[in-house]
Amino acid sequence: MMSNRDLPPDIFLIATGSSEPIYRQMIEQLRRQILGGQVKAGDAMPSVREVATALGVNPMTVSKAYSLLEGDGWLARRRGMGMVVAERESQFEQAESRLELIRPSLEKVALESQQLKLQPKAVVQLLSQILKSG
Amino acid sequence: MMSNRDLPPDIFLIATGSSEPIYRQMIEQLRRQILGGQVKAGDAMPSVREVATALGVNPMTVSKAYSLLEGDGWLARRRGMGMVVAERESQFEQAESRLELIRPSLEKVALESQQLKLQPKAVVQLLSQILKSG
Amino acid sequence: MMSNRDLPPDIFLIATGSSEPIYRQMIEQLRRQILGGQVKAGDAMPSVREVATALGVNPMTVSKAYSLLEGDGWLARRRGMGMVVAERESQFEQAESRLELIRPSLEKVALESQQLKLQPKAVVQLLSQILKSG
Amino acid sequence: MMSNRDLPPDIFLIATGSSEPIYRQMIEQLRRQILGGQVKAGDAMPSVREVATALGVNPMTVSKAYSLLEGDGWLARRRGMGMVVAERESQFEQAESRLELIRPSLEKVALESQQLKLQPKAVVQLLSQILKSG
DNA sequence: GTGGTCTAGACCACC
DNA sequence: GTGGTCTAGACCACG
Repeated sequence: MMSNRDLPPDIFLIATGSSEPIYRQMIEQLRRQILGGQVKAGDAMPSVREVATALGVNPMTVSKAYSLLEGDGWLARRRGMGMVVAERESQFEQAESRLELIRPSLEKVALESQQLKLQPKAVVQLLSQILKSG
Repeated sequence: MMSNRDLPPDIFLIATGSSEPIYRQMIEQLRRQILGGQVKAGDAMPSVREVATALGVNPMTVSKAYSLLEGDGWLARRRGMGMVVAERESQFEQAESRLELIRPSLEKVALESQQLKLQPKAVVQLLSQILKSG
Repeated sequence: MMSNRDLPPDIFLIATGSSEPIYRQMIEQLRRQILGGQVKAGDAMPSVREVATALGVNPMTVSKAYSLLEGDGWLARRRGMGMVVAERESQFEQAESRLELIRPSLEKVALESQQLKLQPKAVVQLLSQILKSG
Repeated sequence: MMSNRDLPPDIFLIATGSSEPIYRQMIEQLRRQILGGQVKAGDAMPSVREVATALGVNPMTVSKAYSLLEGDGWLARRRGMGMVVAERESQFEQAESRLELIRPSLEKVALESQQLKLQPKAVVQLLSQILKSG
C-alpha cells in the first residue's frame, strides 16, 4: 500500500545544542519514523527550502541529509518535483527486526550499568518508568 | 579507606570504530569504574605510555584524558610518580545518585523505542536479558 | 524519398532512473533513429500529449525535447498539425559519419577498461556478445 | 597484503568542463583505480587540502567525495591522521567481477549502435583500435 | 596537522 | 517550483 500524503516540515525535531550534527539527527529521525510506520512509502517529503526555513538551518544542511537518505535508499528523487519516501523491501518492517535496532543502545546501557555496579533490577525498573511516562 | 594497587592498562576498552572520541570513552569508563567501586582512591593509574602502547592509540590522546580527569578531580598527580585515583567526597557513592547517571542513556532508548513503535514490554525484556547475559 | 507514417509514442524508451535528463534521452534516441533510418523524413511525430501520457512524464518535458530537436533542424513544425521529421542534407547519412557518432561512448569504455585493468580482448569479446544478443 | 604508500594528489584527473560533477569524477576514478589495483588497501590518501589546492577546487568538494567514498566503504578515516584506502572483501577483485563493471557502458554502446544501424563488426573494430591506441 | 560541520550566497538543470 | 553543485570562509573536534 502506497501513501501520498504531503509531510509537514515539522516531522523533524532538531536539538541545536546537541553535539550530534543536524543532518545526522534528521537522518536518524526519519529512518526511525519510516521503520515505525509513522511515515510511509510514497509520502512526499517537504521541500529542502521549506524544512530549512522551518528549522532555521541552512538549505544545504537539509539537502545533505536528503542526499544521504537517498543514497541509502530511504528517499527517492522525483525530478523537478521533490522527494518521496521510497518503496523498501519489507524485511525491516517486521517487529522482530525493528526490535534488533534498539539493541546497540541497550548494550550501551548494560555496559554502563555494569561499570556503575548498578542492580539490574533497578535499571530495568527505571527504564519501565521512563517508557510509561514518555 | 585507601587502596594502593597498580592498575593495569586494560582497565580501558576502546572501540576505535565508534564515533565517540577515544579520550571521551576513556574518561567515561574510568568515571564509571570509580563510581562503581571497581577502582578505588589511591589506586595507581598506568602510565600514559603504557596505556598508549597497550591500546594502540596516540599518547597525546591518553594524556588528554588524564588531564581532563585531573581537572575534574577524579585523578591526582603525584610529582614524578604518575597519577593516582583521587580521594572524593562520597556524595556520588550513594546507589541512588549512581542510578541517576544511567538516566540519559535510558532516555535515548525510550526515544528510539517510541519512534520505532516498539512495545515497551519487549524493550524491557530485551534489556533484562542483556543485563543477565553480560 | 518522403515518408508519411504516423510514428507511435513508443519510439521513445525512457529510463526514469537514469541520471541523464529525460528530455536529453528523447533527443538522443530520436537523432539516432533518424540517422539509423528507422525514422524517416516526413514521418509524423506523435503529439506531445500522447507521448507524455504514454511515458508518464511531464508534457513540458516532451515539449522541451521537441523544441530543441526543432531548433537543431531534426523536426519541423507544421502549423496546427503537429511536427514531422525534417528533411536533412544527407551528409550524415553516410555510414562512416554515423560510425563516428559512437566514438565518444567507445572512448568512455576504453578509459574505464584501462582503469579497471581489463584485458582489451576480454572487453571486445563481451561487446561482441552483447551486440549479437541484442 | 597491505600497502602503505602516500598517494600523490595527482591521482585525480578532473575535467572541469565536463557536466559530470567534480566530486563524482573523483569517486569514480578512485573506485576504478582501487579495483584495477593501481591503488591498494592501506595506501594513505592525500589530504583534503592538498588535493583541493592541487586541483584548484574547493576543499568541501574534495571532502564530499571523500565522505561518500567512506560511506561506501572505499576509504577509512584514521582520526586526526587522514584517510586510507580501506580493506575490502576481495570478492570484487576477481577479474570476472571487474569485467562485469564495464557491462553497463557496453550496453549503452549496443543500444546506440542499434539505433544508428551500425554494423556490429565495424563497432567492434573501432573499439579495438581505440583500446590499442590508448 | 587532520577531517567535519555549518553558513551565506550564487548558479545551474530539470520539470 | 524542485534539488544539485560549487565557492568562500568560519569554527570545531581530534590526535
